[in-house]
Amino acid sequence: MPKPLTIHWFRQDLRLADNPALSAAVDAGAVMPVYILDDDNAKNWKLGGASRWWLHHSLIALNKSLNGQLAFYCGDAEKVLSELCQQHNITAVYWNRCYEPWRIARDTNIKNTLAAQGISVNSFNGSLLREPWKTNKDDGTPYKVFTPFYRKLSPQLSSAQELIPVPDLSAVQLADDSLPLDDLHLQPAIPWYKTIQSQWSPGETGAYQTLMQFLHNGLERYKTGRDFPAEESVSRLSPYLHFGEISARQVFREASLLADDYNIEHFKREIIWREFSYVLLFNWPHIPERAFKPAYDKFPWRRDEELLKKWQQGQTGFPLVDAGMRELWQTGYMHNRVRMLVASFLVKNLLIDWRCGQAWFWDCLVDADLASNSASWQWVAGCGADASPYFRIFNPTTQGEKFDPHGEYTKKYLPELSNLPDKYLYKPWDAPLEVLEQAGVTLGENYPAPIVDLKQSRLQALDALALMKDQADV
DNA sequence: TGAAATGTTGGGGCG
DNA sequence: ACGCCCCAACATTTC
Repeated sequence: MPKPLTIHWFRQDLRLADNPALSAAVDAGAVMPVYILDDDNAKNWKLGGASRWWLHHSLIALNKSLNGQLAFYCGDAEKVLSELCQQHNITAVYWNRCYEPWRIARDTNIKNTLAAQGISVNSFNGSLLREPWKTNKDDGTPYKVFTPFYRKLSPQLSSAQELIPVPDLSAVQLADDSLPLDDLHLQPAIPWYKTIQSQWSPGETGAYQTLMQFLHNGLERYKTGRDFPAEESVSRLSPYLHFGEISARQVFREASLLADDYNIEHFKREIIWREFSYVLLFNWPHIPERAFKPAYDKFPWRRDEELLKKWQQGQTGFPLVDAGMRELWQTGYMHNRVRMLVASFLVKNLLIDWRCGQAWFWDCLVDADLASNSASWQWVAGCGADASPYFRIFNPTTQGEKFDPHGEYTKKYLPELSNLPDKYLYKPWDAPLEVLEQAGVTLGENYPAPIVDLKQSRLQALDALALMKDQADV
């Protein structure tokens, strides 16, 4: 008797190794692997431009490792799957769980619909170290503060889990009505991604290479080095993790195999921040849209398209902010230290709604992830769970002098400042005219004059935020 | 995973 | 020798 035909629905698990749903599907029968671009259900959170570019190449890589047997579809996933099942006499569908609110809602519906058709639906955890509903406090409520969450979870994860090997893919089948990948229109018409392209290799192979490169180079001084954007001490695994080209379990296990030290400990801590973000999104599914602390939703954010645009384009006149924003635009990525700075600047110095920043990141980041992006923006803005206090305002000058003292990072993205001496790099407005002249910098011409006064905007933010807090308390 | 304001200490110049 | 001032360096507090 021939094995029954099953579907593995690839979503944010674009890999073959350590893929529990795929392996289970292979065990159960001959597998048809499918990918569905479901913009219909994503509403406000359709994939951004940079993510689409990444996905396009990730799907090419995955299809290649499946010998071209991956089928592509567009549209409402429920409709696509339902039709596929009927056409091909599918008996079972497999997937790894996603946690975005719209996906949870959609997948619940799909499960019910398929079950009503007599099809078994099997979902797995392919993405997180722990399911978010299994990490609650002893009193049954979810953690809202990272440190206790970390203390609870970390010891439970210390014994490295066994990984699932790549399954036998000899019985994989291509669905006959697959669209060509190009029909998903993931590649933009205007090739703005040229510079992004040179930086990354999407796909499972690239993911593992990135991990190994990091474990054997960057990790040895991770804890301190991770704060210096010019250093290559961060993992750059975020886009691979987001698309599931590598699993958090794989990352955690490989790190655990190394001799334990404070660098590895700290790296694992960051992986657990990712888990924490998912806990927040799972339990407070409104965090992409509204503040965790409701008082912030009444804050009179400034609506100023002009200022927002200058921030987006890296034309604020604050070199480290501008370098970060241009890194984002050119590479689809930004170093974490600089993300905190540009976010603090947008929210606290420009007093622009954190959701504007969140949306820009969503569109520009190759690692755009609903949980991490929302939780992190709310953290910086001060309106999140376990958030940064409202009075913590980064100073772009001080941050530059501390974390990129010789401008190796900053000047890479701001070549027009390449001849400015260290002393004035982060405050060109204070530089004597002859220094500027000698460096070939004319403020307001080839580099912007600062768009706000740091001191005054800081005080204004402190006032306004303190007032909001008062009114919330009353 | 902040920065500025304020407080404290101690060395050196100077009358 | 001493008090005084200045200020850097560091610590603490406040936003």
